Amino acid sequence: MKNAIRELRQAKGWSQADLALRLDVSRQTVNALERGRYDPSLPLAFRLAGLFALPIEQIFQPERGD
Amino acid sequence: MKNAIRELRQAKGWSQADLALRLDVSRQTVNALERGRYDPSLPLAFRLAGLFALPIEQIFQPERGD
DNA sequence: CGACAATGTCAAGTAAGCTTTACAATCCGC
DNA sequence: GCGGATTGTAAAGCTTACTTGACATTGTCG
Repeated sequence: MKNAIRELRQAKGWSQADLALRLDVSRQTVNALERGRYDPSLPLAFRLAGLFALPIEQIFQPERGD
Repeated sequence: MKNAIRELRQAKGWSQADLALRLDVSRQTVNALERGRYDPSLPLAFRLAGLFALPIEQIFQPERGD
């Protein structure tokens, strides 16, 4: 699962810690998501979508075979 | 997190086992999702959206406070 | 009623998502 | 080059998302 979190975050001029605060997760979680270490839970995906005012499908793209 | 899985599944005339097969998860997982015992992973949410040809936001609705 | 499909549920196990703490590496402005 | 902010990473631990296997309950239809 690919995602555009880093790009969206940087477009807002936020640090990972800033984003973490707004999402109510740890900074390490934001870092792990951006680096693709794992996928967010569905509720967290919704929070991201809400924050960036984008549909989930526009932030996350299932990789082929998924 | 509320979801419309049961309604969508029944509209297709599928049993929980049928849907489980198509999603590549166990029947118990489909049952648990329909009964709201937990939320699906993001990849599984994408598979559901693909199957029913609907955006994720139309299948899942974050409850107030989420 | 009896059989069989569909659904609900429990227990025990594994894997994934997330936390805290802590420290190393990088980047930048002074 | 130093200091502070940002990012990367690791370990240990907890919770949630799944699994298989088994069994109880609830249809429904001859």
